[in-house]
Amino acid sequence: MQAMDNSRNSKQRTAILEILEGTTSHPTAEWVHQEAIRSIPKISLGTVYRNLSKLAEAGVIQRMEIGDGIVHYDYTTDPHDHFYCNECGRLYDIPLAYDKNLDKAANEISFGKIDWHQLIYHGVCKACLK
Amino acid sequence: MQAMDNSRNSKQRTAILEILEGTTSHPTAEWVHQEAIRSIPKISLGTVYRNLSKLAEAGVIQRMEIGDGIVHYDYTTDPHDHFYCNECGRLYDIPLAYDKNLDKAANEISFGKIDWHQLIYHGVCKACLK
DNA sequence: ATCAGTAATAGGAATTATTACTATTTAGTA
DNA sequence: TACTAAATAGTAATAATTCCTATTACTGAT
Repeated sequence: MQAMDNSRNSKQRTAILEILEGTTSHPTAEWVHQEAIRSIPKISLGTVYRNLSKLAEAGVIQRMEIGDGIVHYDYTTDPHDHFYCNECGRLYDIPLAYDKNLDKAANEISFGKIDWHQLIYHGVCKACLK
Repeated sequence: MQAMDNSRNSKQRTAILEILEGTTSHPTAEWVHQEAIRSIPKISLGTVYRNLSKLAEAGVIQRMEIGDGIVHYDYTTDPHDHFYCNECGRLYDIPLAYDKNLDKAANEISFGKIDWHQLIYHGVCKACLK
């Protein structure tokens, strides 16, 4: 687990980060809060929001809007693509390599300085197809 | 302008669609409402929200969340990629061809049925670089 | 043209996600 | 162990969006 510099490490922040680290789903603040309550019953929702924001700003986790109107968070070191099922609303990591060539190609048309891209596939997942 | 089937075409809905058609920006409901007021002073914000939702559901326009916490809409016939400037928050259409091969490749790993993808490049736009 | 039925609207209330505020607690340091 | 800034809990406030209801306006069949 990667901690933040220039800040204290409260047990709340540690717990939040561990929760994110321990799931492959892309949880919302609400979900993280529910999980966190199990180990720290009095942890407040505001604390969860504040920490998720700070951790995202520090680059330790990633903030993402996927289309359902709620902010999701993802614990990642590497960039990767996602698959959103518009039947059940689940968001999956997708085992496809992040393609740096896309960024390179996009930079060549000189619209500005492109750092990275976000690629979300949309469709219906296996579980929902049956 | 492409209208909706199976529904009436009120002057409000027509105006909203024309506004979207007449801009290359990717407006929010609030912005569309401000514009619409110029021709229909008493148009309500709720009407704008309702119509934008319906039009998006019907596939006439596209609903998009780009990362700023507000829903944006885009009048498009063709799918295309976007460029988000995280300095000024502007969202640009980017002159790169939509790559159907990405969908094809993604379908091959059989995670489900993938219909399309959303590709947003992130960086700093030309205007903000200076 | 008139009428009935239904879709859409205006206006405002309600909901949901998120942020801000404040008194109190706590982690890190000397 | 005591100090101090950072973090927290709890709650109030805000912002975006949806819901509700009475009214209006199409539509199409008589």
